[in-house]
Amino acid sequence: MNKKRTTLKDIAKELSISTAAVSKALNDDSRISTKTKKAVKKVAKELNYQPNHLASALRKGKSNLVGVIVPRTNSNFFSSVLENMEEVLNKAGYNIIITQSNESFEKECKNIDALLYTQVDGIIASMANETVDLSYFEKIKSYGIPLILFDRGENDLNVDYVGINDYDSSHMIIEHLIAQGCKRIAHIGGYRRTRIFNNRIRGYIDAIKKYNLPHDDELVIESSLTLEDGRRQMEKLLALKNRPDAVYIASDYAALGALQVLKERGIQVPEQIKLVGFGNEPFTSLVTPPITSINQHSDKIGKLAAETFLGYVEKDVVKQSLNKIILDAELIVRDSSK
Amino acid sequence: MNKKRTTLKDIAKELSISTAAVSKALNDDSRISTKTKKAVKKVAKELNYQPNHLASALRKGKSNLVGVIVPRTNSNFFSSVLENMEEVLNKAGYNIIITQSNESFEKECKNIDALLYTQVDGIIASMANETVDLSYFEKIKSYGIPLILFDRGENDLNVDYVGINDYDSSHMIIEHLIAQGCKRIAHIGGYRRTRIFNNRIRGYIDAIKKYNLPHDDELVIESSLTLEDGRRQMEKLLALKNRPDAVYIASDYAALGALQVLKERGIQVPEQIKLVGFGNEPFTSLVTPPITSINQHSDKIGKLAAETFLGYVEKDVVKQSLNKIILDAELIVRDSSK
DNA sequence: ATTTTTTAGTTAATCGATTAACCAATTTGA
DNA sequence: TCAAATTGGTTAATCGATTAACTAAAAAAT
Repeated sequence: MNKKRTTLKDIAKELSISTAAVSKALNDDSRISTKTKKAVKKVAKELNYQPNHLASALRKGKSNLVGVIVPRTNSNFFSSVLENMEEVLNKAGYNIIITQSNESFEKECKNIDALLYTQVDGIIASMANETVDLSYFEKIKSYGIPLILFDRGENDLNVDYVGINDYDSSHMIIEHLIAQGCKRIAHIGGYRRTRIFNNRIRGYIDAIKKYNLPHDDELVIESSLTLEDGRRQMEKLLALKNRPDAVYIASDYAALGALQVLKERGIQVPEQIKLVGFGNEPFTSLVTPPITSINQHSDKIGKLAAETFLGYVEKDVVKQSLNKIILDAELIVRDSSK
Repeated sequence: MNKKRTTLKDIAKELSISTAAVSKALNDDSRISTKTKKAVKKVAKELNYQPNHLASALRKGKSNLVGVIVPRTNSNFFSSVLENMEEVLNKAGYNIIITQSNESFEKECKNIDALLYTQVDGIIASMANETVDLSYFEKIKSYGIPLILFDRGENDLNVDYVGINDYDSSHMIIEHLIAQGCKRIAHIGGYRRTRIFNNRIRGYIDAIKKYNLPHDDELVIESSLTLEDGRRQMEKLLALKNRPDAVYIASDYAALGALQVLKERGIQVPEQIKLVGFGNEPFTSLVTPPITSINQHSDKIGKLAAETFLGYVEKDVVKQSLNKIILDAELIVRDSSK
């Protein structure tokens, strides 16, 4: 087992030329003859030369690594975003480092430190639910590397963002439910401090008002949107004197929890209560009844976030204008609301 | 915005000492006085010094990075493995780079190259379904860095491995189904060439023989184990003249597909056909009826794989004996088989 | 009082690839 | 024909942190 890696020096020695010539030959520099290039590449292959990323990154001040922070990888949404992001970045010669915050602010900070320490050329992130203090994201900016947020962004932070139109999505949902004959629509939303959930709540309220439906405080609930909390909040709604005839829930996981409760209580979905989720996770089409949901275009979000990053590093443009990319979402109607 | 990072040199200049002294002070070298150490650390904090990982890794020949390759992050199993792995490695001063192979051999090779190029200190991987050619994994070993496989391992490769006892798990399942009165049990298994699926198939066959149940070739089906293929293979089983009264499926996703088909056809589960999955994905408890499954102890697998890696790098032991860690799995009985 | 040991540093080399600056040989142009 | 331009390299510095080897001064030992 040959533990010594082949270096430029080894190739140079073999051919009796300088390491500089070897480096240039491998990088197709115009000042090296075709003959020498061929010879160098041949020897490089023979000796199984693999460039030392650390050395070149140190010298060039560029690691060709992009850090990505997501709350969790186990949802289809984030997994798909990552896959598409990686595809675009790999093509451009970048590798990605994926880290999970597990929705914890503390973990998110640690991740940011680890990524900066690894000298990534940029960070693409979706914020943890917990995160309120933005100083760590400011830290990224103070390093002078691009920061792109997606899905879970934050208005106060003056950075690039890729996401869907949450406000309009709420309108689409409410309009759909009204078309199905609903008169009293509840909303189990996320934390108001999180931009996307706040937008969904605002969209819900404005749509409700627009169509003159009852705008009742007890119908709007703030939730952590986990499956378990979905169950809890659904039970709260069922305990009301005046029950809703439809519930719009800002996450498919929480919607699944709500559906479980309804089924356990023998309440017919959609006949007695209609249900709409958010995110179009694969299981929404698999449960009984299948849950109506919003497709967030995870593929596009991943690609666009990656391209936004590339916009900063590929061009010689010193200052790029801030990008706020808002995609239109798509309502996927299934049995739970028909 | 100060784009220039603080370096050892800056601290050294500030205190009029050598960079070597600064380096040693920050690393608590015994040859530096307490007073100097304090002064150095104070200035380091004031200037917001962040060590350049690239430089230190290059010099030390060690990156403190561990590469992890998983087929996909979007299953709860892999996501949980990653979380636990990361916890153990972070504590030991390592960061992890997660990559997804998407079950593609080609992508897996690319990932390996990317990780080696990034100079990771070791690789922990679960192989793609497609992978037959092991030369890329041999390549890792030829680099002289530790390679630890988990879940999806491979017998021919002489490396460390952490996984569950698939053979015994099959026995547990068959014994459970027999206890429920089943007389004709089918198995939708994974590809035979994959060690874990082969073991599950062997376990199934041996258990069937042991208890003198019909050992019929048409009852053992090889599958890609996706949800879609689960549907297809279930339909095949239903087309048989002599239908099984129970189906053991080597993946929860495929089991979910099978369950869908059964429900669509109006076949009662578990009354007419009992169902057992594998992996204990969260949705198994959420569908109707909840699916009996095998808990693979993803938390332990993640931790043990990480610890196995640390066993190589932390000790001064030059040669460590090969670890093959096989955990006992746990059968979680739910309505689908009762 | 002299040698030995310890303390607290310094100097310079090193990891491997890149690149600015330089140079010799050859070719081209007027 | 001789200066100018081009070709095809070489040399040496550099990125930032670490460390082997050395040293000066102070403390301890004999």
